Amino acid sequence: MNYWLVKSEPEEFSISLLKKKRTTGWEGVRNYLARNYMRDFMKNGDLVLFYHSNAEPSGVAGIARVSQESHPDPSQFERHSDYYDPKSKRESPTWMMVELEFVEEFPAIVALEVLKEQKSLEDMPLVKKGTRLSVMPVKPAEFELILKLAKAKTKA
DNA sequence: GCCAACGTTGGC
DNA sequence: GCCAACGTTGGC
Repeated sequence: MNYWLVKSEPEEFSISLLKKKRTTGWEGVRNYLARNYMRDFMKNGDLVLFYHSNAEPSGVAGIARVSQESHPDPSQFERHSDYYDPKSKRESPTWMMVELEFVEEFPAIVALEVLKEQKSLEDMPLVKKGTRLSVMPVKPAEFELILKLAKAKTKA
């Protein structure tokens, strides 16, 4: 099993909304590297850290799970969608997505500030300056540490 | 195929 | 709301 992190602006789509909806198609990813991770490497059952960006505070808000592997993102063909891509053809769609299901909402956000303090997380693209990747792989040790930080916060 | 201009991301 | 850093586009 692999671990991942996806970013979302909570005003757009938050962990609480995922909790309410239970599952969602992870549509709207329009970056090739992020697409490739979804298309080629995200497998059913993989666990996904759900990160709130542009938030107060920004940080990891919970966990989701891959519930359906790569398939074409329908929004690329929807003329009125923000994610419409006129260059993409139905016979050979440019953009792929996975489906995510809700697993857990952390009692408190594990803030970016806290993640940055962790020496062992310094290799994560998330904490690197200038990285805007919205879907990224996470190492098992990184995943476990973030989970531990989420639990530590609960006790405080 | 270079690279300037542009649009977007996302922390602050 | 600002703006640095980045990815993409398009003229040449």
